[in-house]
Amino acid sequence: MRIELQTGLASPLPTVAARRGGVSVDARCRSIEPLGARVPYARDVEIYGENEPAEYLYKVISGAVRTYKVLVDGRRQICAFHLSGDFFGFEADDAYAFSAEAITDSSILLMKRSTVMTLAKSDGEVARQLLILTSDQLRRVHGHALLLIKSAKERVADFLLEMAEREAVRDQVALPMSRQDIADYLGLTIETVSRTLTELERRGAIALPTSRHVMLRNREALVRSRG
Amino acid sequence: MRIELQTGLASPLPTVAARRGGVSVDARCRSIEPLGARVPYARDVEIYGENEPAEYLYKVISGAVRTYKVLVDGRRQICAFHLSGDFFGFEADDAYAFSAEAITDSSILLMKRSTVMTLAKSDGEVARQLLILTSDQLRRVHGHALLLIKSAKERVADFLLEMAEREAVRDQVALPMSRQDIADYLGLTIETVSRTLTELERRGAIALPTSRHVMLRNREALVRSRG
DNA sequence: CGTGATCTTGAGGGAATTCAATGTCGGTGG
DNA sequence: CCACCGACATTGAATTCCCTCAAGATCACG
Repeated sequence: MRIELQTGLASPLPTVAARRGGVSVDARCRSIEPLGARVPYARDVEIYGENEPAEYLYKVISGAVRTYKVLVDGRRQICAFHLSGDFFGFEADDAYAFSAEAITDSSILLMKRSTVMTLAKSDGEVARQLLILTSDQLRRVHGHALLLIKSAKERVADFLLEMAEREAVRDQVALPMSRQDIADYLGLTIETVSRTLTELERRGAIALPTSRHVMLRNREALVRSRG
Repeated sequence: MRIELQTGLASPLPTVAARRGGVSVDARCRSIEPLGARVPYARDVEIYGENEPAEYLYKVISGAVRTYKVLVDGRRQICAFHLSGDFFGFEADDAYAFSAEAITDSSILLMKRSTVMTLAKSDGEVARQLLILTSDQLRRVHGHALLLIKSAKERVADFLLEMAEREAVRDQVALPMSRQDIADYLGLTIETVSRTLTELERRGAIALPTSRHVMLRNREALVRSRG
């Protein structure tokens, strides 16, 4: 895949960026975004593959992305879900440490890594923004690792609350990913995820109008289930 | 705890630093180390606590450190073991995201975070080194998360190989940490860790002259067990 | 309306945990 | 020096939670 970069294409879209300490990641990364070009990716299309040379840094403009690793025996571990406003591709050294795919049709901002890195060497501001973004990733992965030592109920509750925090509209959470994706993110099987969701619904913590739509009926109960 | 910082105390010790692409983390971080002061910590003494304001960045000069989180119900998740040459305390935003304790009597280099951060704003080189260190942490945590979806056998084998890679002397691995520490790192119980080690010994993959000393008898078998 | 993909539900089995007892090591004092 | 003590580690038996395998239900799409 070959991309011609155009400058000056910073995102005009309002994004639901994760916020920390009142400062959105968006606002803090103005100086690298204009280096990017938007590229559309269809559902399930690979954005990059594990071990490929890390040519770009990425930001989700719209849609959703999963990053994952596949073990030798075929098991897949989803490392993270990236939603509108999220950056990804930062795990790379020279090559990408895992693979990335669009979960739904998505618009992705691609920034040449070499350009950003060169810029970082002369411009401390850019280096600092990269540090902030990487630190954010680090915190998120820590959260994920913490999740993986919990019970199935706790993992699912935790996942729902995480998704709710990131993109809920009035207690309505739209899940862009399949049960298999969720299972691979939580280190569970799809059956266990399904059963646990049903159980949470039975207990009145959530409602499932459709399998991809969760209504939070009792956050209190979810928080208690989170462990 | 109050520390008077002295400058010019860079580590003269030869450290077993993790290497990536032939460049040791040590070599890449010369510009922040001289900002630190060495402080001794006795076994099991807390270095910092979760939610405390993040005053320092740290580097292990000698000894070993565990960083961990304790869940509401008392479960403890060890996020990482830090050995000679390792930096830690980078997960902090304004406050530390978890706690840190010395596993054995240790000598730790403390660098004022504010000093380093201020320096990073004017000195791109410092910002870049912080980025490199943070990226290293990120990769390590990813590895840890990947470990947590595996079976008990795979986790233990993986852990042994990781430790071997970091500090083995001719197939001899000295474990500074207890079985409970290992269990909390792997998301298992001490009984399961113990049983799994016994099983690996029975299969001839390792020998356990004492509980804290592991001899790698058959790396091949371990690598196969890693999954 | 059929067809395949996705999701849910059920029954049985297995891996890891829990609870409990025994064993081992290192340190301390007699 | 060695016997004792407490901490740490190992081993065993029973239980629990999650996985596997299998079938049925629901949804999206042609």
